[in-house]
Amino acid sequence: MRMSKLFAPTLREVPAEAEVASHQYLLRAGYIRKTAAGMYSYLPLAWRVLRKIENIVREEMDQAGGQEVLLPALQPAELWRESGRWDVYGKELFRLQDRHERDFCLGPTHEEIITALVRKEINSWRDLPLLLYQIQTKFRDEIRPRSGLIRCREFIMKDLYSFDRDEKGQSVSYKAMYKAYSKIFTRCGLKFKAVEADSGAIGGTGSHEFMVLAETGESVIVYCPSCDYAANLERAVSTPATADPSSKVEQPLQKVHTPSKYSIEEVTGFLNVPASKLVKTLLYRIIYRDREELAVVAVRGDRDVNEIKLKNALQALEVELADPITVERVTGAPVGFAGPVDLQGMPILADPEVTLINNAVVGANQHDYHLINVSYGRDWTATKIVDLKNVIEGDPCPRCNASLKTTRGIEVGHIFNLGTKYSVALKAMYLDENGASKPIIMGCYGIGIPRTMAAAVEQHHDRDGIIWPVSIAPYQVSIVPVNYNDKKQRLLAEELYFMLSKANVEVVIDDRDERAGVKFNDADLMGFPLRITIGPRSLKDKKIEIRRRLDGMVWLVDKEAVIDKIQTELAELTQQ
RNA sequence: CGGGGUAUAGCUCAGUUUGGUAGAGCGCUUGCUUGGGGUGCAAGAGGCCAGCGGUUCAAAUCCGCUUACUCCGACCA
Repeated sequence: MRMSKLFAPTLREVPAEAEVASHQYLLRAGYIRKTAAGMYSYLPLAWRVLRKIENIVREEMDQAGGQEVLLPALQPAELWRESGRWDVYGKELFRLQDRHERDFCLGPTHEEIITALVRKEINSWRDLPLLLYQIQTKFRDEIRPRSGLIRCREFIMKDLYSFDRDEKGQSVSYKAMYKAYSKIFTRCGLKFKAVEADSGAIGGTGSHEFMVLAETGESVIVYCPSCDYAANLERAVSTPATADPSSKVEQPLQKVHTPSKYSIEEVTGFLNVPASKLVKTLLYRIIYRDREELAVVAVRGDRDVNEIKLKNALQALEVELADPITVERVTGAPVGFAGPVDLQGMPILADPEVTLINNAVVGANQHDYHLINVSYGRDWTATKIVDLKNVIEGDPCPRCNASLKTTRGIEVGHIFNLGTKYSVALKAMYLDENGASKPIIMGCYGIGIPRTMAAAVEQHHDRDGIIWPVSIAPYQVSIVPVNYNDKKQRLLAEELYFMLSKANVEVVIDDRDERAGVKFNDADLMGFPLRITIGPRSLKDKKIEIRRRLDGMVWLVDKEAVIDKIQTELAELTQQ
């Protein structure tokens, strides 16, 4: 490719809209342009990167037994009504109507379509397992698109769906995908972690998210430094405490005046007790498909409720904190003075930790009063005791009790056992060896392609721009003649361009009438792994100068050795 | 959904407080110059000041509404 022809308009300044590194550099280096919030146009360089990622994905999917298909992006509402998701999916689903006012949606995912396809064609256990995948554009009306390519409303995704006879077969498919995903992200040059993820109300053998480690990631990951335990925050647990280490002597319940002490900090400061002695009592609105109710949630004062855990514990559609008026109506006190003692008429969910506190402090359900020396069992009991808290750094690992750590990540892949949720709803059945009709066991396995590209930039950049892993670089080498108008430089540059192209090295030549500095900066910004510089310096010694983007390492080699050296270095970089 | 911010040239931004008919840097065009990390000089082109409606002799500027973009929060008692 000739830089004089390449459609990659670079920007000298950081566009005001870009916050994170991947967004800034992809814009500045001329890879992407925004069309609207959460919608991007991919320019030639980005498209090359995306296709490379796609091809790695494709190879590994094929390797794992997948077959590629292409499915409609525009989907009829009937199928979504059949699966029940037309009503459940909510605002995130892009809905539209055709000229006859029939309902459609733009597919955010393809379970319905593929299950409907498979149910018609698969009848026998002999047809299973079946692994089908597609790489195509999906649509989600995200609450808040953000961080450039990381959270978009329109994005390319690979989804593979597995169809198996039974749990055992499903587990084989799942493991094959787990392995394929590990290979894919390794090949893309990414540092990642597979973490246990929340599998929601569906249950099943589980779910893993593949997280590219990056400070700008949206998800918090909990992991153990000494064993292989890793989970996202919604899923992470720690070894439950068995007892309150403090004094066990049970004191009589007592009401104390705590004027205007609303927050945990105010109460702990006023009563001079640690936050771990408090029971944080929260009133939640629990929304089910057909009804709504209130529930009391209790965690230790130094803990936070994880609403996903709460939602799962109650099998609810949605949970949200009750508004202050409701709190006052139900507890009889303003927000800040709620407590589980004598709070009736609704379920009380308690995290196991709160039941262990000796002589706890709780709100008295009365303005400006708290209760002290509260004892679980004696003074109150929970309807349900269940893990509801966010794990924090330092909690003991549930497997080996080492101190857990947290970090952030970008979720680039998610694998999921669907069980029979869709096959039952959409009647995708098969006949087993005994002639019995059974629902197919399904799994789905997604990878966000543009997000993977963005994650790679988050992980591989410096002040000057992107530093692509070789496997996904749009071009591997750029040739920069310091002065293209100089005949000697031009001829040599063109010769090398020809030689490398012929040797199947993906190469760009900067044939623009620009200053050396401009070309160097553009090459650095765009992130090509290697650069060949041609100028009077190296020409004088009849050597070719090869520079590594990663660290600025420079080699001077003979012309005859260039291809060899380039290939060696590319291989070397790929290894790392 | 709630809250904040922003909207002026292709990009980054001044100008708005105190109304008087539009600016800088970069980019772009042309010519010369220079040629190893965004060269220097000169001459140009380029704006319905997001949109709509008010106030006024006069609005980028004041007031109201709308739209778009962006950040924060998704309420932790």
